[in-house]
This record gives sequence, structure tokens and C-alpha cells, in this order.
Amino acid sequence: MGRPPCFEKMEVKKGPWTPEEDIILVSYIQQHGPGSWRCVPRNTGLLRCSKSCRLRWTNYLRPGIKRGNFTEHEEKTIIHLQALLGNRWAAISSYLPQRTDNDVKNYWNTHLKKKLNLQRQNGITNEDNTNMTEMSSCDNNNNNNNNRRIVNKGQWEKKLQTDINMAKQALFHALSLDQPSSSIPPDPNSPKPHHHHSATTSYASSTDNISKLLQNWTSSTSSIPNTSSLSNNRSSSTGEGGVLDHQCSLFSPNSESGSVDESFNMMTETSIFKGESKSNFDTEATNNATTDDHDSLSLIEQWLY
DNA sequence: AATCCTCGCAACCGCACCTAG
DNA sequence: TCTAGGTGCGGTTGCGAGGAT
Repeated sequence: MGRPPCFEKMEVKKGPWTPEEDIILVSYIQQHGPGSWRCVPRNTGLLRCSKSCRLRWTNYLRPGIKRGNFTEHEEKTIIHLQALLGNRWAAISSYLPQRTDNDVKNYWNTHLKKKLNLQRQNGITNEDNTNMTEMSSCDNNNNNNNNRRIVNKGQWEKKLQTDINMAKQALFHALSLDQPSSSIPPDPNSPKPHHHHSATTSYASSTDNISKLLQNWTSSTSSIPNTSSLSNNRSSSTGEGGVLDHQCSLFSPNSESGSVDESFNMMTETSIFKGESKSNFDTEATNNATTDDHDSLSLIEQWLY
């Protein structure tokens, strides 16, 4: 029973992705849009499992991904949301459209957790850091609050409960609006809020990662891999850097503009991956976004910061 | 210069949920 | 309604880079 398989089982390759594989995947997604991951390996000839393709796209190749150091703003957001939501990285990262859940998770595990533990041990006193300590004590994996020197348990629980109630109110307010809006963070309790949202939100905003990748690759080799998807791609562009040219023509030239709102506007205007963006964002609804949306968002932000 | 150690990140794995047939 | 494919998410691992010895 069940629906028929999209492709027969085949040998899968594991380990790091090569630039050639990246290009194949990117060019395929350019043509077909993200989704139907099960069919990607068969249609592209990639010897990768569908999961691997999806992961590579969402965590690395997807345009608009911001790499490098986290800002203080982002750090605070993660700390607060982690305290509120626990280790729900997809939900947390949906508040940081330029960051992937994997990035957030890694950053938490490698930096923030350590940082917070250190501060806890040092018995920090300033208010901001105290808040961080309080919040971190909610870490699902760190339930040992034995070292906390801040306030007594009753006090911080009370404070936390107040914070959670405020957040709930803000979220309820935001989500109870009639139309969806890109400026409203998705419901963190929603089971699948992340990938489509963040992917499309920033989709047209930046192609830095892919452009750099392609530039490096095209400069290091004189021939494009001979795959059907690539040859199709090249047919629609000119010259040696066909794939890159194609990308540049598709994506926004304002790759350095960091604004999420700008990115979203660009996305709605120049929607490329129609399947993905259409299913998750109604352009009309976005254009009709009211000032209430902004009020709601600012309420959440007020609480956060 | 060689070896060891630590850290950060990309990728994999397994589970849960959703959905088409 | 049941079943199996498809997808998303969180935890974990493995590897490479850089620093320390």
C-alpha cells in the first residue's frame, strides 16, 4: 500500500559535498524549486540521499544564509528563545531568517552554552548577564541549577513565568491577525515553521554563498560537469560561467542588502521558486500587511530585548 | 618540525509526524 | 482506515583547521 516510490533505491555517497555536486543541486533547484527531495537524486544523477540533498540546500546552498559571527542581537535572541522554547532550533532559527537551525544549534552548543556556564560559575552580577543566567537555567540539557547564585528559585521561576506569559500574549496577538505576514515570526509551536519560511524570506536577497562557490569553481576548472541538468542550464545562458550568469540573472543584485524586509519584498516580487514561495507566502497578503503586524512584532521584540 | 589537543562546523542518523494512495 | 513513502527536526558524530606543547 501507500504511494509508489519516487525512485528505486540506489547507492548513496556520504561525506562532504564537492563543488560539482553543489552546482548540480543548485541548478536543479533553480529549475524545479526546492521540495520533492526524494526525486532529486534520480533526476540529477547525484549519488546522495534525499535527506542529504535537502540538508545541503537548507543549511548551506540556500541563498540568504548569513555566515560568520553572530551579532549580539542574534545572540540575545537565541538565549531568550532557547529559554522560552527549549532546544527547538527550527523554531528559534525562524526568528533569525538568515540563520539555519543547524547554525543556531551549533552556536548554542559551542559558544552560548559554554559562555553561560562560565558566567554562572563566576557569579555574575550585572542585570543583563543575570538574565542570561536565569534563562540558561532552563536549558533542557542542563537542568542542574545547583550553581546558580542569582535569585532564589521562587523568584526566578516567577520571573520566567511572567516572561512566558508576556511572550504568549504577544504571539497570540501577532498570530490572531487575519492575514499572514512575513514580518511576523511564525508560531514557534507550529510543527514545521522553519524551512520554507526562512528559505523564501531571504531567497532573493543574497546569492553570495552560491556565487562565491560558483566563482571559485568556474575559475578552478574550465569545464562544467556534463550532466543533463547543467547542460539544460547552460543552454539558457552564455559562456563558460553559464550557471553563474544564470544565477545572477535570477537573483537580486542587491546581495549585500541585509534587510529582511527588503529581502522579502524582493522575494515577493521576483519569486523564483514558485512552488515554495507560493505555498507559504501569499504575496497579496504580504502587500496588505498592516501596521498591526509591526506593532505585534515590536511587542515581541520589546519583550525580547 | 612534529605531535597532540581543542574547537567549530558540516553532515549523518534516527525518530516523529504528515500525507498520498 | 491502513500503510508506506516523504519530510522535518533534534541529537550526535567525524573531520579539518588552528593553537599549544
